[in-house]
Amino acid sequence: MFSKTCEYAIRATVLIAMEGRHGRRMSLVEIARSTGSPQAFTAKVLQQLARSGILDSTKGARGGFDLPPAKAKKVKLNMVVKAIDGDHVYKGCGMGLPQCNARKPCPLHDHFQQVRDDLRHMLESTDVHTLSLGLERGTTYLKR
Amino acid sequence: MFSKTCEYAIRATVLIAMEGRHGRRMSLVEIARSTGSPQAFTAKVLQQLARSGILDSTKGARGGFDLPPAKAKKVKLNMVVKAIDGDHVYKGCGMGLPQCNARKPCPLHDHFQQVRDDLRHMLESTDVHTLSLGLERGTTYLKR
DNA sequence: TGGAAATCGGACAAGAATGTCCTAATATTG
DNA sequence: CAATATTAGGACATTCTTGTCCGATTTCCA
Repeated sequence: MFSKTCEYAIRATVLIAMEGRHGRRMSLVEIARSTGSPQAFTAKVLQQLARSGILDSTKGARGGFDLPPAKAKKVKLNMVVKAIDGDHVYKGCGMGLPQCNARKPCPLHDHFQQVRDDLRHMLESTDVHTLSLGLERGTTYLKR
Repeated sequence: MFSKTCEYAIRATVLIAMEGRHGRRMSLVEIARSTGSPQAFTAKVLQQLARSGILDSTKGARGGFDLPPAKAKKVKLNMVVKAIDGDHVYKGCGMGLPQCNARKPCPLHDHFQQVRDDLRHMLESTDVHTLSLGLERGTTYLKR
């Protein structure tokens, strides 16, 4: 569904949001460890998220990544997905046609419509702050 | 959503089903041309589908691939997807956790549930024969 | 003010997905 | 039976994704 890179991005963002609730900032090392993601690669992903304005990053000693609650409430999943994978997932054609729309639909177009709309709606209405709550309560998990 | 390979597979299968309605068999060359897919690669995809029992293939001159209507009605999209991509799309975890289930869910698990169920249901209830009808009527298309 | 701790970013490496090419096998047809 | 048309399948090539490494830069702190 999403690229592996995007999965790392989502995991990291939710985790950082959880720490952000306590005003804490996380280092790359902690993030990679807690999400079970390869460190160097995660660094790239975090950079992308920071450049996209989704995360705040601070360089230098005691630096790291953070996402304060106020901001986390405004960061919807679709922003993360879009920053990494683009919006192809919930906009592109299920059969891969470059131009597929209501006027010239692929055979799957109508059947896919609802699924895609559902997905898009879910991604647009789910914010990172909400997702971080379960993590904190211990009712959801980031590593197997 | 699906791999490119899987997209080719779906396109080809629907096309072949359309021809199958007239008792016709299609050659690789025709299939690749009509779906706008690379020929040699499409050959591999068709082989996979034939080996999976989704298509019937005939070797030799006047050979090709075919899918008679009776069979096309029984071939659901999920079979094609499963044969090529596996069932990861509508079974795997949205955040990529190897073990994610109701007992130990990822933060997205519940939010994803509905989308995945929708997708699974759509794939399981849509058969290739039905999809081929629109193509034949000219209300749906396989190439941009 | 210098060393340590951290992100940034570019270059490179490994692996997976996609795509091509060639030969073998098989069936049809003249 | 020979020539031709076609799928089967292995080996290889290319491109994209995923992943590593290293030096530069920035910031903190003793």
